[in-house]
Amino acid sequence: MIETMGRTIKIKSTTEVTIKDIARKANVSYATVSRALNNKRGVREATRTKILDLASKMSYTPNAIARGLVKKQTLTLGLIIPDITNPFYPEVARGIEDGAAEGGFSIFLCNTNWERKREVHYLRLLAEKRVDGIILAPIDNQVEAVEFSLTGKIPVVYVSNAPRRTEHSFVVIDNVLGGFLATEHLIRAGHRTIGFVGSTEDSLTIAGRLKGYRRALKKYGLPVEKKYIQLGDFKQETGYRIVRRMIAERDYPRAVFAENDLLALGILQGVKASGLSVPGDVAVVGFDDIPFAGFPEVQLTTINQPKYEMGRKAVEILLEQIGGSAGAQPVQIRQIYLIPQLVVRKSSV
Amino acid sequence: MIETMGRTIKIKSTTEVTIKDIARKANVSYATVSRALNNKRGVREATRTKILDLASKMSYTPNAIARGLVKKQTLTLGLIIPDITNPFYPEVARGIEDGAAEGGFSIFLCNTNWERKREVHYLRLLAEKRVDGIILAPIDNQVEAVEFSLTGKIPVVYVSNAPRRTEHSFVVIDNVLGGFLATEHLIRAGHRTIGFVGSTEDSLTIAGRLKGYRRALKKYGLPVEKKYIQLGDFKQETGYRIVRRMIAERDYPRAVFAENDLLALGILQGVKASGLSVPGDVAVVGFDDIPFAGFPEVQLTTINQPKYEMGRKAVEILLEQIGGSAGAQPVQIRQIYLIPQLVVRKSSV
DNA sequence: ATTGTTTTTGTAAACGTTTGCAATATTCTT
DNA sequence: AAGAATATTGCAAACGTTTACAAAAACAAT
Repeated sequence: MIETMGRTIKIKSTTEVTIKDIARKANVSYATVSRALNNKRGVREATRTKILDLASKMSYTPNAIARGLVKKQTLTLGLIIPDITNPFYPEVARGIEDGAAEGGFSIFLCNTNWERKREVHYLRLLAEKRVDGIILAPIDNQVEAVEFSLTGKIPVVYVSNAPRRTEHSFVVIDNVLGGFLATEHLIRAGHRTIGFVGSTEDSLTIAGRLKGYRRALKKYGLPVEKKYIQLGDFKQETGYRIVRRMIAERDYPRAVFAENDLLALGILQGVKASGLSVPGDVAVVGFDDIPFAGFPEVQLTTINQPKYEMGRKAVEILLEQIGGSAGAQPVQIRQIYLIPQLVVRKSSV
Repeated sequence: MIETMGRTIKIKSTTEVTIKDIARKANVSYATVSRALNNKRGVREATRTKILDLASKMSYTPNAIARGLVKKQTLTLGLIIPDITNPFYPEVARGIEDGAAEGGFSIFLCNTNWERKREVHYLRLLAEKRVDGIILAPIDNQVEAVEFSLTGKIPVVYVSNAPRRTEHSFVVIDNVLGGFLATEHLIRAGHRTIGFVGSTEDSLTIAGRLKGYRRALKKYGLPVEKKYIQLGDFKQETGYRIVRRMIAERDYPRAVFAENDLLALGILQGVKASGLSVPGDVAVVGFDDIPFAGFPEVQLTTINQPKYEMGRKAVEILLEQIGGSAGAQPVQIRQIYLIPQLVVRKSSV
């Protein structure tokens, strides 16, 4: 680390330029300034331009805090995701951000790092900051309880996955269908022993994807073997570790369906590191279709989720909800399952 | 897309529970409530517990907006990055978030998508929201002008790269050294024609990395060939396109130094898609060392940036600055260059 | 019991906006 | 030129906190 010589500068501790300062200079009341600045009707054109000029000359910056206090809205949405380094979430986040921007909202993004403590912390924080709505990609089923007590009457929409039997709106993928498609694909490719590698039991996606997996096996008359269902977490290293162990113990399935792409990539690497080949010795299917899955060097067969669209849909619903709670009409709960798509690449055939 | 039947729920339009409500129930003034809630000394223990009980019973949530207004601080930092889908930035963001959390601050994350319009928009937004400080990973040199007028007296620290000759603090990588290391490595590996693929001229990193590249060539007595210096943008597709074109025109360098890993990955793919091999026909070195670069399937030689640490260092400085501007002491400008590290993998030897 | 300290509590102003209502100024009708 | 109608402005309260200062209460020392 190299540091160039640090100069010191004196801080100009000027006090904030307010609407009142402008009013004084313009010889009007500050109510008028407020109206002019907000393009409200009922301000003479001459007055308005005079005020606008003054405002920019004095480099006035509206105080969103003060405004928020009286208007009781912040034009801000909270977004809580579990893992910003998993390429899946940034894509969803982009959809959300774009959608929010179109509606005039901006996003307060929080990353929980898969830690419940942080999730709770951020939920509370967002409530205190009085965001107008929250989009939540929850870690597991336990959110619901705490979320409910914390955020009170702030509209919440779940994205990517949702707690069982929630009363809130959500936009998720049809995990059962996804799991089924992945597994059926492996079966049709001729495999008879098919493993499942996933995260923890608490994970919100695992139930669905595992169900789809089981359903496919059953449909084609294959047994569900406990020993081939291995759990850990969502990290790539975990996939690597699990598959290496299974291979080392000389009892491994000839195909694996992984709960997400990161795990699948770890498995890919684990198989190769064990001296076996993909898909020759072990075929692999992932879930998510992160950008990297499509790389020529990787060619991971996977289940595509429409990530960006999922994000957009979630804000769309949230904004609808926010609008509704302002008006007097009752609010529509909307629970949406998006259709997953099988993307066949080299890792399975 | 499947939507389950949407129930409607009526919105409970309860009005906010405030400090005054608690005061009324507790038979004390609301000043006392405020003191109790903030753990200020000078509140009798009995009173305090009574108030705390009441607060949780009534599920009171402090209003950060109101507090912000009077305290003139939001305990919030703004973070502006150009591309949340480039794995480089999430790593930096994690460092920033962790550092901020330790200092009791939270992060408002904004993604500009490499668009100047958005950058300006967010700068203004953050100023209006009165964040206590801003960490900015700027798109190019033109920020400085607008930034200055917008954010006024909010402390700003640049991260990842900084405008030329800025008066602000920053934490960046030593790009000249990085470019030099990358190029020298290729030269020592025996290559004589070495290309450079980068983003636009305006990019903040290009000058340094190109300078290092030139310096290495000069040191080893190799010519700088204009035709082998190709610019585009930071996207992977661009690297792919550029290298395919060069190869198609049958005039391509035997080694390429790319301004970032995404470009390098595109080049990797472009070379292979053209029927050539890496590093046999074309050696490739990238910059950043994003997680994928180390994947067994990829094995990209690259220049490592300490991303997480860079983020942490940046907040550390920002918080220092914020603390300083509160007190009366003059503030230290700190301009830090981190040392890049060459990571040799299969794409170059 | 009286006074002096110290601790606890209350009062009221401030933070920078928005907005309903009243007051004033302008324009239109006749 | 006067009155009616309308457009523009000002006044003041409100939003939910924090905090200096004053007041009151509790305790200690005599």
